[in-house]
Amino acid sequence: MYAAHPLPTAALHQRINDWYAWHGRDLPWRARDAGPWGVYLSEVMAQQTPLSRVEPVWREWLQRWPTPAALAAAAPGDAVRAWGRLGYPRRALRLHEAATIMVERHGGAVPDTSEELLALPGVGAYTAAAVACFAFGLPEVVVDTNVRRVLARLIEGSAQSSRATPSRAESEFAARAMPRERHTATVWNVAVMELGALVCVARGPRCGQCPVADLCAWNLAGRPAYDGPARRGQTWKGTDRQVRGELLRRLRDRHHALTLRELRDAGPQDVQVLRCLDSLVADGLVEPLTGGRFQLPS
DNA sequence: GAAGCGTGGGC
DNA sequence: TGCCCAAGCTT
Repeated sequence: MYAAHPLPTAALHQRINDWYAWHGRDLPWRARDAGPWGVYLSEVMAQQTPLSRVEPVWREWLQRWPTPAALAAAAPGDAVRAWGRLGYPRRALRLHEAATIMVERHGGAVPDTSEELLALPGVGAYTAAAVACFAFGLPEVVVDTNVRRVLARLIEGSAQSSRATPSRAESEFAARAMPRERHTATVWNVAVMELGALVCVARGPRCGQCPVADLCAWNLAGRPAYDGPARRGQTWKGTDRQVRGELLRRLRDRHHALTLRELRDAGPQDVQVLRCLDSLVADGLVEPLTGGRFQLPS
């Protein structure tokens, strides 16, 4: 994949970066005063979560816990509760763990290299690169779902939007596709993401507004439909996922420990509710108390 | 590499 | 209405 395709030229870099200068959103974590901690929080919250839902929670967290030390001093259950309905609540727990590590090993600061960032819980290749780039101005290779889709269409001419982890070929191509100059490269990272988020969207791309539509291999090929293997949709109704969500919702909404009797209606079958409760305890999202009661971790 | 992990909006 | 999708990570 990508091997036979030409790299973006400096002119193409310029067009996308210029488009971003005009059309990029003023997201709060893009403000100069957001700081590395603000950027870090935003990147974790945005994992698999629409930004419109992230923004209010991000403001709340930053006001309540303006530094890693402030979050580390809180109970993990407070983080889980303040996470609200963002989804994947293990992220809240990992943010709390990461804040603790920042205090213990990094002087209370967000580490400023992708290697150290990658070592934090809940931080993978994307988040490490994004924080290094957006918080510290390092020209890391940022590859998220938007970047993958834009490059696949623009360069390769394919409609593929696989949900798997980026392949080695994709990451290597993304690296070669970046501008060489450092500042241009850091803008490019956010600009391509933004293009994917606003124009080159998964369904119903707005090619009429795209600054590089005339160069886009996919557009020039007539925007062929995806023809790869079918992607497996996530099942939801009746899954452990749903029941875990219902259990946590109950524990978030009530500010005291709950009994099994109060939790059993989280799912249709007691055996499933118990299994999910066990898995939540194993994940550290729920704390069992004596007397068969449960609460968010203290 | 695949599967599991939340939640809700849009088409 | 149901399905797809959203700044992924971990096991």
